[in-house]
Amino acid sequence: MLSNTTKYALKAVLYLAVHSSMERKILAKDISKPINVPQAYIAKLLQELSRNHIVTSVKGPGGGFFLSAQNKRTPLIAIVDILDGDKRLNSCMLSLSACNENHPCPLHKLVGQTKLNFIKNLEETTIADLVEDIDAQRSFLPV
Amino acid sequence: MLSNTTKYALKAVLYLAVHSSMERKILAKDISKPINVPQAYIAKLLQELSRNHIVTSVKGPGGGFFLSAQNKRTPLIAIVDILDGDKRLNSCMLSLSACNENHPCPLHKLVGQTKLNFIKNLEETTIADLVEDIDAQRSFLPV
DNA sequence: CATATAGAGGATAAAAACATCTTTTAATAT
DNA sequence: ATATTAAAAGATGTTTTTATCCTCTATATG
Repeated sequence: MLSNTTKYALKAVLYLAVHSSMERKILAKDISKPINVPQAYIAKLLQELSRNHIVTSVKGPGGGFFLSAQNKRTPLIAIVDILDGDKRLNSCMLSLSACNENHPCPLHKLVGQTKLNFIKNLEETTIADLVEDIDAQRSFLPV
Repeated sequence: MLSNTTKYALKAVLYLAVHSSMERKILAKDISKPINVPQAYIAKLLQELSRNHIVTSVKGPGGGFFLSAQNKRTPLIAIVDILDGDKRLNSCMLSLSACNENHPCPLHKLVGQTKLNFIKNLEETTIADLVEDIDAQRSFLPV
C-alpha cells in the first residue's frame, strides 16, 4: 500500500517534527538510528524531501535538517505522492483502471469505501496533526 | 497491499471460475490474453496454484486448467497467503511490530479497523462467492 | 506403441526497489 | 582566508520482483 521508502520518509519526518526546530537541527546520521533506517538511505531520502520542501535543510557547521512551522502543515499525501506517485494508491485491488464504485471489480466491495477514506485522510491530515496526537498520547513514538 | 503476482493469480482464478469446468478445461496460453498477464508468467503461476490445490490441472491432449467445485470453495486468503505470505497484510502502515489497537503508531487511525476488516473479508469470502456476485451483476468481468 | 499435446520444473534474464559509497558544494567558525 | 562541517549529487552495488525460455514428464488418441 505504501513503499518502504515512503514509510521511511514518514518516520523521518515525524521524528523531525517532534525533535527538531530551526534552533535544533538534526544531522542525517542522527536520524538514522532512532527511526531504524540505514543511514546512507535516509540521508539520500532527506535530500529528496528537502528538494520538495517537505523538510528544511541547512548546510555547514551547525547545519542539519528540521521542520519549519510551514513544513509541519504539509498534508501526508504530499509525501506519498512525491515518493510513490500514483503507483500505490490506485483504488482498485486488482489495479484495473475500469474499476470504480459504479462498475466494481469482483474484489471491490472487499475493500469498499475504506481505501478512498484512507486517501482522504492522507489529504486532510498534516504532520502537525500527527504531532498533536502524539503530544496528547493518542499515538506513540518512537516509530 | 497485494503483490502483482497475487493480483494476477486472483484474476486467473476468477477467469477459470467463470469459464472453466472439468469438461471445459482451459490452456495456460488461452488465459493469458483475457486477463492481460504475460503468457509465460501466468503459466508458471498456474503451476504453483495447482501444486497448492487452488486450481486443478490435467496434462496431455485435452488437458488444461479448471476449477473443481471444491476449488471454488477456496477462501481468497489462501491465495494471498501462498503468494505473499504474511509480507503484505501486516496491519501496521509503518510496518511497526509494536503497533496495535492499544498502542497505535501515528498513522494507525488513518486506516483504523479497516485493514483488519479487509483481512477478515479475505478469510470469509470464497471464489464461489465472487462468482455469485458476478452472476448477479453486482460486480464485473473481464478483469 | 508412436506421436502429439500440454502442464511441470529448472535455469536464466530483465526490471524495479532498496541500499551504499565517493566526490562536490555550501556554509560556518576561527 | 582557511579549515571544518554537513548536506547535495551522482555513481555504483545488491536484492527482490517480475518475466521468459528451454527441457522434461505425463497422458490421450490413433
